[in-house]
Amino acid sequence: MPTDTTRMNGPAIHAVDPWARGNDPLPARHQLLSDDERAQLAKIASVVRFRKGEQICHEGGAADAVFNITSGVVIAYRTLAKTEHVVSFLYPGDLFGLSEEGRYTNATRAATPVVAYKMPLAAVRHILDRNTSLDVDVIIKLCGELREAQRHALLLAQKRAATRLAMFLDLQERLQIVRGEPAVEIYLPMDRSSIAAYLGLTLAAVGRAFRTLLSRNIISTRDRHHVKILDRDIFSGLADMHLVQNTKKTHGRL
Amino acid sequence: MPTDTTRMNGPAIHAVDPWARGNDPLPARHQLLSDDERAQLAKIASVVRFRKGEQICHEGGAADAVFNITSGVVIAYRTLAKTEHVVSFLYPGDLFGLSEEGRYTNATRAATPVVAYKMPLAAVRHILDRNTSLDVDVIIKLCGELREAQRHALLLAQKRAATRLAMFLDLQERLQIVRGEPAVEIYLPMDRSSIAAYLGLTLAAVGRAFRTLLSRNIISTRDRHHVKILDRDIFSGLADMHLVQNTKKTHGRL
DNA sequence: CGAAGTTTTGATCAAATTCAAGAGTAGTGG
DNA sequence: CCACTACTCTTGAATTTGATCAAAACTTCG
Repeated sequence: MPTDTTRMNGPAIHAVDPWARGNDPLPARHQLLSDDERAQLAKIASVVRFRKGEQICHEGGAADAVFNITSGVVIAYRTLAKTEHVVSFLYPGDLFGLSEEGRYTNATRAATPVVAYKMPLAAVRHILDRNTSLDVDVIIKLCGELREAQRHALLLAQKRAATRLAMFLDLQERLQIVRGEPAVEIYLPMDRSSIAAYLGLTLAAVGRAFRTLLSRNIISTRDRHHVKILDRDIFSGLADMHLVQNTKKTHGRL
Repeated sequence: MPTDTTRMNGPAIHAVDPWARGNDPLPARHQLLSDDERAQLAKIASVVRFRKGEQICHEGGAADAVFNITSGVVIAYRTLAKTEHVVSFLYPGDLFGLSEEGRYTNATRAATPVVAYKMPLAAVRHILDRNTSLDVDVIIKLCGELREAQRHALLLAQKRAATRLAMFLDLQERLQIVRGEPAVEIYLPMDRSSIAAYLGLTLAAVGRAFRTLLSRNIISTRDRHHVKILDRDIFSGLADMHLVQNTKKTHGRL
């Protein structure tokens, strides 16, 4: 179910304003580009499609284009010692092929069927230089990606597998809400092995972590791609689990 | 030994160009700001000093200023369930207090005595809006930080403690070289507990990892803050250690 | 319906956590 | 300058958790 946030009239970048003050219950995300900017980009962009599982960028390949996702989900990953590490999951409104050094640092692959805009790097740089207010948009987007990368690191710093998984689900739900999609249940487009690669765990460990959360009635699953969170407090609950299990259970209905 | 890269005549941002093509053996880092930009920023900046260990920003506190390090090292961290997680180590030429959402997402603390420029956020935004080419500099800087955060995540995805430590040392050395400092030995300004918090390990595990590398003659230590890498290939060696120990040792002199 | 791929589950093993005690380093003041 | 204290760091022993290897259940798809 790719979202149709954009009416297909050009590239679209979605992000939350990093400066917006105010105690938002939920940070608001908007379309960053003005019609004019979209038009400019549209002129240099071409629409490309990828089948599920199809490779898009090769790690270390010459970075000659930037992509902007219209629909579908993309996996950015790196391969270290024959092991794939998922760097991030990219959704419609996201940019990739960016933040390189002449060559792609991350490889990318379609997690679902993907439609995207492809823009030659040279042309994009040219527009940036001509100094549209576009660079501010890019800054905002980068801030968002940076925050997400740091949150990913925070997740990976957790020692318990169940904690990592809970944080991951929490993160996915949050992103889903921010994207404006219904969030009664969490949609996980990627398969277990990608989740494992994102969590820095083995397939087996992810499986067990799911079973742990399930058996404690913290989550329920409709199928492998749809999870519902039953206990809203698990996240904080799991974060200090090491205390929880030694002392009294705070709110864990076991 | 704070480096005196800058002659103290205003804020300075150091970063590597993410677009610079070419198969650099080592990516070059330069001072991004023009004299004009530095002058503009200097007008709104004030010099601040912090003692070792002193708290600079509070997590969640109102983000009203941006800092630019002149000398010393700053630790950016978050506290989750009473546990500190180090997000990054910041060096002269780095920016912090950035990439927030009205409030600081990371707390910051001086790892060594620190001298920095403090710039009111409002003024910085104003300059950005007045559209100096400064925003491109910010983009470059953000790309760098993003790359580093992703590398951190990659490190944290490693399962073996010794591997994480080796990657950390490699990273520190790389940064040191890029900063233009002599790199015969690696200088680690932070103490073990901060390293542990950065690596997502316990203090004990970090200690053991050090001892492992030492006993295998992969590194040597002059004191707790100075490490020398003896075997240049360990990094790649450790990255696929799980293979190495099952098969033949490739180049490990044990 | 069967076959390939993916995911769960099980048993064993290795590695990191935990808890706790013992070295090593500062840092302070006599 | 040395001794004393506070702190950080290392080391040790028992426990827990995840990795590993392998087999069984489930999906998907031709």
